Amino acid sequence: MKIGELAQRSGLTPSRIRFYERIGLLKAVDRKANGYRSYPAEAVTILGLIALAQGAGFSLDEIRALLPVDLEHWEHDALVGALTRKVADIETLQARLARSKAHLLHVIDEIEARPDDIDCATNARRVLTRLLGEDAEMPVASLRAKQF
Amino acid sequence: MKIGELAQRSGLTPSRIRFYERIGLLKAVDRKANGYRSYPAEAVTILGLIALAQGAGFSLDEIRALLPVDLEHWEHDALVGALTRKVADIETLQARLARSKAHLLHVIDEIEARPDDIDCATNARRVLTRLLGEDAEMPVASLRAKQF
DNA sequence: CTTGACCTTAAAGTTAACTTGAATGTCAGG
DNA sequence: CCTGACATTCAAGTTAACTTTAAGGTCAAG
Repeated sequence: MKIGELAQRSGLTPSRIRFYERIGLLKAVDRKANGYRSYPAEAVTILGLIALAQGAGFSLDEIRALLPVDLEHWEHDALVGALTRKVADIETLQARLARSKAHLLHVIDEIEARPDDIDCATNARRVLTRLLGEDAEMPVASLRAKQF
Repeated sequence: MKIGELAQRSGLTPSRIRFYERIGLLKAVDRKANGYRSYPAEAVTILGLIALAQGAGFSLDEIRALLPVDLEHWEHDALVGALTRKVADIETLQARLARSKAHLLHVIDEIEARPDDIDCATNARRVLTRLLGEDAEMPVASLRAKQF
């Protein structure tokens, strides 16, 4: 199978597949006489797995560390450990999202529940004071660094 | 107030504050005779707000579009609209995280619930087949693009 | 024998949100 | 007067995961 067909079948682009090879996520593959890459059917499975893992929040580095040389010989414990840690990561993010959401709803409330007897500017000051008095949240950047 | 003190009081770095000014998120501030930036007390509030909004998932572009020239004159409807949309974004992400988590737990289950009478390699094939038969999820990249 | 679809490489571009580095200026204290 | 802590600018580096571009081979079909 040439790279174009593999791309079709896996749903990735050829450039992405070459990129994965370049960074060592995919091992270098056989070449035909003309230099074209020639993939075994298994490659579709591997690319599918990579996409799946990415969808679950694994970085390419994490995936590289877990993907076995041979699809039938996984490092069982490392894999289960990584999966479990990823679940914990998701739970952390879920908690944070719930807080962010509650916070936003609260702000919307404060803005809209402006007493009729005060003007916008005063209300703005009131909302601002409450907001900045409240706890400042962890910046989102630290989360992006952790993969979501 | 010079930039160092503002940095102290807001918890941001001086380079970050200059960066915000460079990209037009902060309007250019007064300079002293020596060229040093001189901030009003209000600047602490503005930086606090920016950090807060970032923590809630707003990009700098979104924040720039919402931050008013004058802290007391917000574009009420645009603001509430943006906050509401952000809540919706969070809900989308929450749903996706819930699915990812369920998926991961399911995979862990499949791996560990290997019948005693089949070997690892066979189990690996079984798990793989099930996995790749299932729906492929949206890649995480498209989420990062949307701010989380 | 030429067109067009496909393949190859290496290098550079993309995005967001900053940081880091280099070169230089300012100012208060000892 | 010198030192050290601050300030300034501009350019370039960082990270992740790719894509895009440029310049060029390969190959089947008409």
